[in-house]
Amino acid sequence: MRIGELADKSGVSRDTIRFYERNGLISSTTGESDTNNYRDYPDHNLELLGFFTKARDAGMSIADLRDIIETMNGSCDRSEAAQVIRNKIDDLKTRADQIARVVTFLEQSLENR
Amino acid sequence: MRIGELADKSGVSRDTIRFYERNGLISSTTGESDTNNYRDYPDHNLELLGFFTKARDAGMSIADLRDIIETMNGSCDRSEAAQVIRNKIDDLKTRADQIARVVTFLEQSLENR
DNA sequence: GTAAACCATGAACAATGGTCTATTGTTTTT
DNA sequence: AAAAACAATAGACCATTGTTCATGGTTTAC
Repeated sequence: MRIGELADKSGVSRDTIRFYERNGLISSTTGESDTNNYRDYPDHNLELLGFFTKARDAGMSIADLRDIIETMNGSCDRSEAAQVIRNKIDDLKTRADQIARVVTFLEQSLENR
Repeated sequence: MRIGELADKSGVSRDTIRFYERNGLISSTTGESDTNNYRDYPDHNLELLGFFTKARDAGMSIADLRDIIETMNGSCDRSEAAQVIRNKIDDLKTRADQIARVVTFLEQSLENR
């Protein structure tokens, strides 16, 4: 799949896809053509971009995502990779708790007005 | 209270406090001295800064906070102000849901490895 | 009364996460 | 074969959220 198709299907712009690739979140194979150097993306990148979008919405940084991707790919030591992910999960849960506290605070401010 | 004391007590740096003030999140009264123009902060700013810190941690933007503060202060129409806050609450809940989904996804990726 | 600590302002700088533009080359469509 | 659509790269640009710096004035402590 070329970048335009991936962009259309994923809802992530070409520029952003290239930006993600520069930052190590996804990788393309060099297409089989000799006359161009168009990127070629295997299908699973679609799923990956979907995850990135959700994760970015949840407040994860590019660096967080790169950590996850790198440990999943490299995965020399899979228990170490699992730990990286568990840490990210903990961060997310902490953030969710924080949100809950702020929601409570705002709800109280509505009641006490 | 002068800015240094507020910074110490709140854990928010002087520079950040001035930045927040420039951006309409807090306001100081001009001190009573004739010889200086030091800012003076009523005590409630301490609570306010605590809220901002939590809210920023929860992923709210400066603009979000400014919306809240402005509608709370201006509050010409209090039902309108309440609506602004309810919208922010909804945004936060949406974000919390998003986090929960990403956590689930990551937890599954740990199980299926 | 002098040094140290504090405060003010404005501007520059920095990191993050993109987005846009210019230029050039390749496909695809007509 | 010409036009339209797509792709690549490099670099400029943008908003957001601060932080740092330079300069200069004010307070406080010794």
